[in-house]
Amino acid sequence: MPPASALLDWYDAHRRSLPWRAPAGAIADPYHVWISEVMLQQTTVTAVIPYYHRFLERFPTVEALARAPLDDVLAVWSGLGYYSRARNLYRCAQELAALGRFPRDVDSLRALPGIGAYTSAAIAAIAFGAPVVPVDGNVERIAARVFAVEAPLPAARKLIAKKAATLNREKEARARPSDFAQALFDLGAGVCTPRTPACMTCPWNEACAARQQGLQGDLPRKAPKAQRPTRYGAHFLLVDPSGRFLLRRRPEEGLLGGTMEMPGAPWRDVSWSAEEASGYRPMKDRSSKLSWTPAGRVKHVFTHFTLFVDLYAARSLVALNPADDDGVFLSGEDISRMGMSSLMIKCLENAMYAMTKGG
DNA sequence: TAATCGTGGTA
DNA sequence: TTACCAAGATT
Repeated sequence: MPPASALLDWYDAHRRSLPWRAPAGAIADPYHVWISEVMLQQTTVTAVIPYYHRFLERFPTVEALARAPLDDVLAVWSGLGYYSRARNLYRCAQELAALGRFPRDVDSLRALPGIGAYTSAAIAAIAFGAPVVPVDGNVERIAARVFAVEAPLPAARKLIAKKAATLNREKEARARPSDFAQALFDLGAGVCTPRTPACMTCPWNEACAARQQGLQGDLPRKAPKAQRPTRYGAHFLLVDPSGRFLLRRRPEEGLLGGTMEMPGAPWRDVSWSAEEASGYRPMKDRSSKLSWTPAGRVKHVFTHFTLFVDLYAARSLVALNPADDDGVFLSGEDISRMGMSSLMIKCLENAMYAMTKGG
C-alpha cells in the first residue's frame, strides 16, 4: 500500500492554486466546490477557469442561481459543452434552495440532479471532510498503476474503484480527506499523467506495482473504441433589415438541449443536396422573395460523431414575421443572454462571413 | 451494459 | 491530420 503521508507531504509542497480551492488549512465553500466539480466533469482545468469566474460573478450564491432564469445559466455555460450539466445544475439549485442548506453526506448529495458517484464523493470529501476517495479519471489511473490492474477499461472500472477506495486506509489520509482527494488529483494531473508519467518525482514510485513491472506507461489499458460515424446537416442564416438573425430553440432534452440554433434540416448519415435542403428553408410560405445562396460548410467533431453542416444565407430587405416553428429574430445582444453552442456560433460566423464577402 | 452527451488542446 | 484526452452523469 502506498504511504498516505508521502502523498500529503508532496501535496503540501506542490499543491496547485486553483480559483475554487480554499487556502491551505482552510475549508472550501461547498457552493464553490459543487460548481467547480460539475464544470470539471470531462472538462480540463484550463477550459473551466474562465467559466468558473464568470459563473461565480453572475451567480454568487445558491439562492442567486436558483432565482435566475434558466436562459441566463445556459448563456454563461455557452461553449463549455455537455449542456445537461447546466440544466441539472439549475434543477439542483432549486432543490438546494428549498432545502435551505447543503447536504453533508455522500448519499444525500448523490440523490441531487447532476451529482453522481464521483461528484458526491468529491463534495463530501473536499467541502465536508468525509473520509472517502472520489474516483475520477486521475484516481482511476493512479489506482490502476499502483495496484497494476491489467484488465482493460471500462470493464475493470468497478475493480479499480474498489482498490482506489483502499488508498485512504491509513489514519494520516483519513485525518485530511479534502487534501488527500485533491492530492490525488494533482498527482494525476502533473505526475502520474496518461502518457509518459514522471515517476522520478512521484511520492508513490517505490510502492507502485506498475512501475516495478515496467508497465506504468501502459496502464490503465483501454478497450479499443468504435470509430466515429459522420453525419450531415444543412442550416439557414436569415438576416432581417435591422441585422437580427432568425434562430430557434432546440428541444430541452438531447444534444445541445435548450441552446439556440439556425433553422435547418435534420442531421442524417448522407449529405444533403442543395435541392433537398431547400425543403427546409425557413419562412417558406411567408416570403417567396428570399434569395438563398450557399454560404460554406462547417465541420464539427462531437464525442460520438463528426458533423458536416452545409450553410445557406439570405438577407431580407423587409421586416418579416416568422411562424412559431421558424423561430424568432434576435440581435447579437439578445443572443448573448441565451445559450448557444460552439457549433452554432461557428456556423453563424461562417455564414455571415460568406454572405458579407459574397454581397 | 452500452449509448448518449461538447469542446478545445495536444502529441 | 488523426487520435486521444479531460475532477462523469444519465438513461
